[in-house]
Amino acid sequence: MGTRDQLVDSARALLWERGYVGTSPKAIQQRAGAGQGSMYHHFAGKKDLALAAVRRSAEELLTAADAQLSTPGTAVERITAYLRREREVLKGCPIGRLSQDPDIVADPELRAPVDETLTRVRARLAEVLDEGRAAGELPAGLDTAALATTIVAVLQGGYVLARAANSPEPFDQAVSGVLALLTAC
Amino acid sequence: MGTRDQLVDSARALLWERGYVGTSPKAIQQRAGAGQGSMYHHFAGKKDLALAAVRRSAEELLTAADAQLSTPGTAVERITAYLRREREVLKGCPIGRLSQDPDIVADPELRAPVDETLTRVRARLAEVLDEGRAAGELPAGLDTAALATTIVAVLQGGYVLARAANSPEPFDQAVSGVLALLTAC
DNA sequence: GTCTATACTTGGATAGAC
DNA sequence: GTCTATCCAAGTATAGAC
Repeated sequence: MGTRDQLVDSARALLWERGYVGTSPKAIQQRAGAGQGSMYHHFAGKKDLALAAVRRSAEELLTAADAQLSTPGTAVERITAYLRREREVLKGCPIGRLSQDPDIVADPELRAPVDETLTRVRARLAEVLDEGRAAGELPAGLDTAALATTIVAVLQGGYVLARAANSPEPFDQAVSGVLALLTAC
Repeated sequence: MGTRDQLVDSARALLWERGYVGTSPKAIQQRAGAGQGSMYHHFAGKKDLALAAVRRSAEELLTAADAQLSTPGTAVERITAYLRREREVLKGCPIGRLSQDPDIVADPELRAPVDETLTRVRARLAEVLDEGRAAGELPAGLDTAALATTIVAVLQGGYVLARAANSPEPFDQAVSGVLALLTAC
């Protein structure tokens, strides 16, 4: 792996752990084992490197979501698999957490990949719900777009509650609660 | 209002806008119109002032939640009022957003008021759901604790999605989705 | 109680040698 | 491509005058 990739990986890890305002170029370099000159050779600055890192994390997130959602099974089964899959709950969502960062939301270029990623997950979930509705598995009158957004919100909010509690328990409870409603409807 | 209170208010506003790592003592002082010496006279340092600010915001949040939840009406009506009440969606939750701050979650003293506040909101919501279940308004088998956590997660996640999208729309959609499930069950 | 001066560290970046 | 030197602003706090 080249130095450039090591810098991106280091930035990804630090953005996940500490967010954008909490991450310094120096910290990224040290974690990557690279010097000042190396980083500023490959990237124009902190923002440029962060963009590369966020885009990479966004790709991985979408791939991971698709792994559960494009599996064989009913809509509810696939969504259950997605919600229940192994997660590093206490670390939070590497993409969603960036939406709490003032410098990310204030900059359209930095916010764009975050927005796009979450929008795509919502759209993919809505597709799955549409399939379930078409199959008669879910009620005909169901607002699938709204429910898809609710499901993503439960995940993102579950991370928030788990980090606040320093325990994965609220995350699991939030997921259980929405699944109970979903299977009852 | 005394200088001390102005410092607390200034810190509250900045913690809401920029989080803990993104807020400097200097910025707090300037916004409060106070000097260095004034702040360090009233507070031991950044953390001490942040604690006072977070505790104050936590109080207000719990009071505001109770305003909707302790109103007359059925359980579902009260929860609907709580979810639909006017909010500064794009600013996010002044308490929940702190759970994304690395220096907050790493410090038990700073994390405690955040944790306690969200735990209390969940507990209050569970009480309301319990009342609805006892009144026959909600199914007997309902896991009210789980559903209460789901509802708070929808709010917190709704903020995340809205800030990412720079639009309140996903927040409103997430709320609609969970209310549709709730009223259908 | 509040102000100014001072101190030391870190953040973020540029310049130029190799 | 990478390293070291250098730069200037900001972060966080202490000291002492008023």
